[in-house]
Amino acid sequence: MRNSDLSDRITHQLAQDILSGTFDRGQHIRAQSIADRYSVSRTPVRDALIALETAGVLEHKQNRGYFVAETLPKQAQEYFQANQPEKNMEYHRIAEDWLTDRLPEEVTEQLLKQRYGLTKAKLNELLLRAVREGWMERKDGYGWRFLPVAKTAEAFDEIYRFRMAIEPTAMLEPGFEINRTVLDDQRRIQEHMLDADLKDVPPEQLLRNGSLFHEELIKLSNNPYFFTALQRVNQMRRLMEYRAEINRDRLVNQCSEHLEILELLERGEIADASYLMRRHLSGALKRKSPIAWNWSEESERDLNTPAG
Amino acid sequence: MRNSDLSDRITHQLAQDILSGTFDRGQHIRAQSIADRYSVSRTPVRDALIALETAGVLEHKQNRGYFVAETLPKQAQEYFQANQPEKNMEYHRIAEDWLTDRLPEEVTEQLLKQRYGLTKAKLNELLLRAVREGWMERKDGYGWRFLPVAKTAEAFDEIYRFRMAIEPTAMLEPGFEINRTVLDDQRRIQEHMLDADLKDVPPEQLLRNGSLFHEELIKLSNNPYFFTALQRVNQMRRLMEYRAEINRDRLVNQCSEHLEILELLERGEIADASYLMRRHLSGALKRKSPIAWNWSEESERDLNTPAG
DNA sequence: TTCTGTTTTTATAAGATATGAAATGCAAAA
DNA sequence: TTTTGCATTTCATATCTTATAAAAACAGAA
Repeated sequence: MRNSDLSDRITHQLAQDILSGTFDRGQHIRAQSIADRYSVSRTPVRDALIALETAGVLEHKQNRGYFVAETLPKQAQEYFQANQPEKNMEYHRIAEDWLTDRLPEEVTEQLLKQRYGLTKAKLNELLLRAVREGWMERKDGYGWRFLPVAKTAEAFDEIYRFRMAIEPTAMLEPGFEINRTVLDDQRRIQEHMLDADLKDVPPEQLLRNGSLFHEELIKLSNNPYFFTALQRVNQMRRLMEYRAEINRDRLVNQCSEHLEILELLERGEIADASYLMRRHLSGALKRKSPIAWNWSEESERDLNTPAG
Repeated sequence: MRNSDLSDRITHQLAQDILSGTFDRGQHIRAQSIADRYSVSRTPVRDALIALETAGVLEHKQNRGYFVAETLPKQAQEYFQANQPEKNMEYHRIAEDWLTDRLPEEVTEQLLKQRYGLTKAKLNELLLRAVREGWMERKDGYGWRFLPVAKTAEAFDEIYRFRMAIEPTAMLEPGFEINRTVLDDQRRIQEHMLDADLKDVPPEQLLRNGSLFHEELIKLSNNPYFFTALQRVNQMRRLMEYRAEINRDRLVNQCSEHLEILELLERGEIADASYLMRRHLSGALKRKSPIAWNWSEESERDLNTPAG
């Protein structure tokens, strides 16, 4: 059995899917169906299946394939939660180094390769992502340039004002269509966050759920340009929030607002939902966001009224 | 003297700058200042200077450098207009092949390299751009996926509705600031288009001027997220319009509307300008765009009322 | 000093080969 | 039939070398 990045990722994703009950106990897991699900070939899926058998999540029957174990091992849940394959560690390290001015504005590929111990291909992948997410660009000659975005507290406001322009409007798109499944999923997630002891949920998860909520809703507009625009600024935002601390009280408030929006949508009151979305975003803009900055004294003071 | 892609591009750009009167006759062109202007080193600039001396645009004095020629050669203007170094021919070919279904939805790098005769590095650069412009993505395993955007007439509408959400709003941003220079430049360009015999202006230029107008205006908002979002959809739109024909009558109408918007801005009536911008875009959405599609019978019928 | 002209150094591109990983084809089992 | 398990093919990365382009350093002219 091999153990590539890809099969590792599939292992974990599949584990999550199984442990969260997407498949029934004892159900036959067909290799091809999993391959289709993640749009890869059966080869890395196979490796993942073997890994999951070793972990006791699956059972193997010769020439019949893999089946969900009747009794899932107790520790599996935590194991797969904790050991998420941190893809692109270096990506975040570079982003952070740039945000904290530990990298000059212009760098050569050479420098990055050496400093972060990257191969050509890894570096390419990383630069590709940074370009896509809008904070790096190729210079005309040699070298790359970091773009001066998302470094300041001001950028945070700019992103929120941009979101105020697109998110409520997206709901009024002619193609907007309410999808019960999506709404139900999101309600479940938001309610879970309110119920659970927030201390137990890792902060990345909390942030991811927040972005997910907004992205899933904007998708309902069926206008992909709204969706990709939001995705883009969210990725940018996440670069900043990577270092941020979360104010749990405000998060609770945020979740309840999300639930209110969902409720309106479920009742088909789209215009009201759009309006509430605008208010929701404007609230976050007015320093009520659950995120506290900690990379510079100034911006922290700037963004936070004393905790209350 | 060498002749790289980069020095060619600088040669042409510098030629344009000189011929359009950015520099005075006889003015000393300092190598470093040009290098700074294009943020490259003096090496490719030097090659460009030599090329421009050969072309008769510059004059060289030993140990003193290059100077704008007192009499610019007559044919230079046309020469540099016509011989724009078409960067990334292959990029447009691939885009076009995808838009016309001559490429499958998923491709390997191998396929692209062979079919378009690309080296690894060229391909990388190209994919980087396609990812940035939002119409390709890397698959998890091997291969790349074309995204189903901008292929249909519907996509055109979606882009316009997205622009209606951001462009008028951007004008109402707190950071919005009127910049006379920008407004004057744009007015000159738009008036020039109205004055000139439109048959003489290459269609790419016309389209570029249109995008430029909107992008320069949205920049005034001083919120980079609005600007990059517009840039992104414009790039997407250009992929489509690359194959389109232009309706000159509608273009005239479009230019006058642009001028009206500029006028309002010059008078500081921003709210009115914002409103007019919304109407302007909504007009384009209602099949009054100066662009006619010609890649499929259906979409052409769909988008065009009979020419009148 | 400032800027040019030239040299030196460094950075990326290109091409070849070896290796490893993913996709695909196919026989055999269910 | 469908699906597995394995074999084969294809694709892409890693690494090295050479070539070439760009950046940086520097001497000397203005």
